[in-house]
Order: sequence, then C-alpha cells, then structure tokens
Amino acid sequence: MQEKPTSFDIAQLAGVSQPTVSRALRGSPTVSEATRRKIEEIARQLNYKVDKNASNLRSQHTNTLALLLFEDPTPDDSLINPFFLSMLGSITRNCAIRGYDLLVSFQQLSGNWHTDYQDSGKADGVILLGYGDYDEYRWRLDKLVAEGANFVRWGSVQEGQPGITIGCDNLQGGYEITRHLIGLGRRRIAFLGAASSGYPEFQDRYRGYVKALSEAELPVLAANQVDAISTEESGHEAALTLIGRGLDFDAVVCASDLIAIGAIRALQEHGLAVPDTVAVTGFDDILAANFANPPLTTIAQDSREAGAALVDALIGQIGKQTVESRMLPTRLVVRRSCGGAPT
Amino acid sequence: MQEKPTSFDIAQLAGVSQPTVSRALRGSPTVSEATRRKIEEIARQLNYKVDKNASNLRSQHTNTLALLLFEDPTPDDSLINPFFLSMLGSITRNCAIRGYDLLVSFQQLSGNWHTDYQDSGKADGVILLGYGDYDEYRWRLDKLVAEGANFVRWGSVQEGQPGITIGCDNLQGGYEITRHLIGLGRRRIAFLGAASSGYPEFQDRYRGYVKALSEAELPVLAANQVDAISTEESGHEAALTLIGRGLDFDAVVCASDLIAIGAIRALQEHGLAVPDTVAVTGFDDILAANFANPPLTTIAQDSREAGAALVDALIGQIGKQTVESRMLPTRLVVRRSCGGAPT
DNA sequence: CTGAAAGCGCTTACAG
DNA sequence: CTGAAAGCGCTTACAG
Repeated sequence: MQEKPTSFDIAQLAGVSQPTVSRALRGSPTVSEATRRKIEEIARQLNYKVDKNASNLRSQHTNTLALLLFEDPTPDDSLINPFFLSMLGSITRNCAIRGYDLLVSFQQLSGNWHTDYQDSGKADGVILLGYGDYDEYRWRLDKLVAEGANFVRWGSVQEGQPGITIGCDNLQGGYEITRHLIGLGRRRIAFLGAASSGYPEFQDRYRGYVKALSEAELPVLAANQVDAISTEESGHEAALTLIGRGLDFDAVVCASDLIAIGAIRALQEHGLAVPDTVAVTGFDDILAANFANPPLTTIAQDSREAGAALVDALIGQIGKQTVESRMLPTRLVVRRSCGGAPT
Repeated sequence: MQEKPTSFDIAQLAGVSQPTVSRALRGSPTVSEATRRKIEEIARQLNYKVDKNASNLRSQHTNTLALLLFEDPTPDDSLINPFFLSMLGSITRNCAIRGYDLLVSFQQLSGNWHTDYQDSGKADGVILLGYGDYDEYRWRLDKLVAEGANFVRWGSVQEGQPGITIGCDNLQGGYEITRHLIGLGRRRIAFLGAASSGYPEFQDRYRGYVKALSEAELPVLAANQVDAISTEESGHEAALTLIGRGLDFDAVVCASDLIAIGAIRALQEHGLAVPDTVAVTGFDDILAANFANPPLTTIAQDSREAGAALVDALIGQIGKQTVESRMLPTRLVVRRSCGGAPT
C-alpha cells in the first residue's frame, strides 16, 4: 500500500502550482484546457482522490446528508417498517443523483440527536423519518428550527408545523379506500389504528375514513375504532379487541399493511372469512401486501417520489432557497382482500 | 443562527489552551478532573461539537464505514432484496454500537466503485453487499486486495477467495431443507435457482440439495433444475419452465423466498396444490415468507448476527488485527408450504 | 490563466 | 498536568 498522493504530488508532476491542481480537478473554467487535461491524466494514473476531510473543512460544506431513522419503542431489526426501508432505498438513490453522500443512523425517539450531525460538520442537513409519538418529539423540531438547522421530515403535512414536512395525502388515502368499500356495499366499517395527535398520519387516515362514512350518511361509532401501532402483533391484538366488543362489522380499514395482516390473522382465527364476511384494507403497499392471504387492497405511497421530494427539499434549503412543505398523491391498489377485484 | 463555536472559544472561556480542550473532550487521562469538568460544562452550554472534518483530517481516520449495496441488473427501488434491507438495519445498528458512522451507497455492479471511499478519506473501510454475477466482479476484489483496502464482503465463504468474506452456511441450509422434504416423504424434488459459479451462494444451496438427494439415494436429474435470480418474476418464470418440461415432481426447493413465492403462483395457476401436490420451500426468511399463501417453510439467515459479524470483522481489519472469513449457521423454519407443519 | 499566501479546526509530538 | 508549535490537505481571496 503506497503513500496516498496529494494535490502537491500532482502539481509537481504536472509542473504547476498546487492550487491549479485543485481548480482543474473541480472543473474551474479559469484553468486552460491543456493544463486541465494534463492534470486529470496524472491524477488518474496516481489514482488520486481529493481528500474530503480537507476540502470539507476548508469549504465548510460536506455534500453529505444525514438520514435519521426513528423507531420507538422496538429496538428490533426485524421490526423496521418495510415502508421506511423502501424509502431509504429511494433516498439513497436520489442523494447519489444529486451528488450527495448519505449518512444513515437509527435513533431512539427519546435519544439525544438534535443537530449533532450538522454541528459536527458531518452533514449539511438532516432527513427525519419514522413513526413514533409525535407529541413526544415536536419540541425537538422547534429546537431544530430555533438553531437554524437544515432539516426535512416525512410525516403529516399540516399548517403550523415547525420546519418543512413532506408527506403523502393521508386524508385522501383514507377517504378513497373507505369510499371503495362503501361502493362495494360494505356498511358497517371499523377502523384499526391510533387516531390520536401522537400519530398524525394515522389520524389523517382516520379523518378520511370518517369523511367517507359521513358523506355516505353512515354512522361513525367510537366503538368501531381501536388503537394500533404499525406492527403485525398490534394489528392482531386490535382486531381481537374489536371482535371482543361484539359489534357487527363487515369491513375493517387498517391504518397500515402490517396492521391489516395482523387483523386478517385474528379474523381468520375466529372463523371470519376475508373478504367474504369481513373485507380488510391496508395502507402503504409494502411487498408483503401483495403476498398476503388474501392479497391486500391498500393505498400505495410512492416511495420513489417521496425520496426525491425529501432530498430535493433539503438540498434546496441548504442552498438557501425557499422550499415549501409538500403533500404527495396516493394511489388505490385493489386486490382480493376487499372482495372487489375481478375474480 | 449564531457563529459555530470552536475549541478556541471554549479554551478562552475556560482559561486554558486550545489543545487542553481537545484532550479534555476526548477523555484523555492526562487532563485533571477539575479542568475537564469545567471544559465539558462550557462545551455543553455553547452546544459545542468537535468538527469531524478537522479531526479526521488531522488524525487520518474517520470512524466511518461505507456500505456499498449492489444490485444488478435492476435499478428499481422496489426490487431491493428484502434480506439485504434487513441486513442494512443490522449493520447500521452495529456501527452505532461500535461508535462508527455509516455511509450508505447503492452501486451498479458494473460501476466504478473500488476504493473511492477510502481514498477520499470518507470512510476507513467498506462493506460489500449484494447479489449479482460473481464472475463479473471478482477481479475488482483482487484489485481491492492489491490496493491494501479495508473491506469485508457478504457472500459465499470458500477457500481462496480474495479478502474477508462473511456468509451463512448455504450448503448446510440447502442440505437441511432438502432432508426435511425427504423426511416428509417427497421423492421427486426439483430445484429453482442459478446453480452456476456466477451465483456462488445459490450454487452452494444447490450443492446441499444434491448432497441430501445423493445420501437418500435419490436420482439427481439435470432436468429438475432451472436457473432463476432472486425475484418473484424470475421464480414464476422458472416454475413455468419446469412445468413445461412435463416431468413429474412433488417438491420444489427454491434458492430464495422471492423465487418460492413466484413459483407458488405459477404452480397454483396450473392447478397444482401447494403443499398437497407440490411442496415448496424458500431461503432467507424475509417478512413476506411468513405471510405467503401458504406460509413458506424456509431457511432463516440471522441478519442480526450477520451485521455484527461484518462490522466486527471490518473494524478488526482497520485495527490491523488478523480477521478470518466466517460462516454463520442457518436455521430451518417449518411452515405450511412443505406440508409438514403441525396443523 | 496561474501562483504565493493564508487559513479551515482540529490532533499530535515535544517540552516543561 | 498543561502549553507553544506544527501540520493534516485542501479552497479561497488576492495579485499579477
């Protein structure tokens, strides 16, 4: 392993000064074509790479974004929400397209994250991703804004939120999928998922559900809603609670695919056929939704566009542009779990 | 947004020299307890964070690892192998435990990666992860070794491979799951998955399958094997090819869960009941395996331990320790797709 | 179009 | 236990 070459080595070999090497390699137009070629050729031969620590230190920006993935309360690898994993793929790819590196970190919501990444010069900005109790961490967002940090967040897009938020149109998604069930003749529709301010995205989906019921002049019963977080176990448990209440229902709108998969298991354990007796719908369109038994009717969130929107917004913010929160459209995906797909 | 404080600011406020601040904050034992406390207190008040670019530049190491995720030929987000996504979670977590940051990057196998990360001082070492044609990129591994790069790879552990490889015991996994099928009375067992040198992990699984058949004195027919890569579509297509050959088979060992899920779809489309007529098994134990219809009997790879092994090996290598390639045990997970689970 | 000088904010010998 | 000095490898005015 030979000594790592520096810009001084290149300069000496090219017979120019070191700053000229630096300028040439960054494609500065003030360098003559001939010297640029010569320098590039030598750099390639020596396998020279600009030292990022030195260039970042001098220029005071890193061309790196940090992705903070929250997951409370489960510190279990296997429980990372599949939707976030697919977002991660999209974010990584969009960073590469824009010439940024991506630093990834899992965080406990309760942890001490804040602006460490930006303050320590490791990243120019931060992307926040994850479910968890919003009430618990809203004050941290306020703090980030106060510190002038660059950050964007995936979540529920609402007026008066601190900072920039990118999210899908959860209300519309909940509305559309509930309308679809009503259109199929279902009338006694339950909802599984936390419908509280701590889980704004689920709450938005719940509001969409309520809106669809109200428009159809169907009753909205508190007993038809059971809290659940986005895991299969929680969905299973919530469905058991719903069944235990003894109400009559012919459909269940679930706030996520994992909840729906757990709910289907509970229903089937109790001899309730899906979709014949009870229709079930999810939200997210994760890979497993397609392979569930029966395959899940769900609302697709476009993780590809979401990743692009997050990265674009953050880079815009770093570049002192004015960026706005944005709501992305959702798409209804009909499969067999609602009984409405062509057979 | 106030000016970012430096170690000089802390030094002045604490009435000490700047190097003393640096020593105190890194927990050097040569700093007196009293001054260390004072310095830490002031640093906290100013929300001071050590500038990583400066400290990395000076100390010539970054405490950062880079994860390169390969995926050829599909540049599609949704097709990232779920198993790798779960590895990513585990690697991230283990980096955090060891005090390292993680840089993540998706790469085309054909791309120009090599040691860029290490040469440019962005990472101390690299983790390589991904399927793809091994024959196509083996020379790159040789190049990495020649350049003295620090890297570890997830893959097939074999003698004479360049560098350090961590992988699961694919041969044992293939052997065990085939034995299980034989034990359940299946005799005409096919295999779906590329059994060539370009896909050494699949090849190892195939060898385990062959070993189990041979031990049971069952014939190994070339016509019973069809190539497939790890996607649902490829599994579907391979199963159609197998069916088209008109051979009689009562079980299909698939080289991955995604292949198995595709194969089940093809079999069911042709009126072949799973598992009654044909038993099907997978490999990986991804989330969707549990929710498939019927749920997949499969071989679990422990992504948690795998991530720890990769990170430990790489950090050991960076620390100039002698590290060895390692093979991780697998675990048979029996579900309904093989017809053998208790009903 | 190119060079000499300065400096980004740390860590690391070295001296005391 | 602490300080003065040097330097990691770049980029950025500034001068010509």
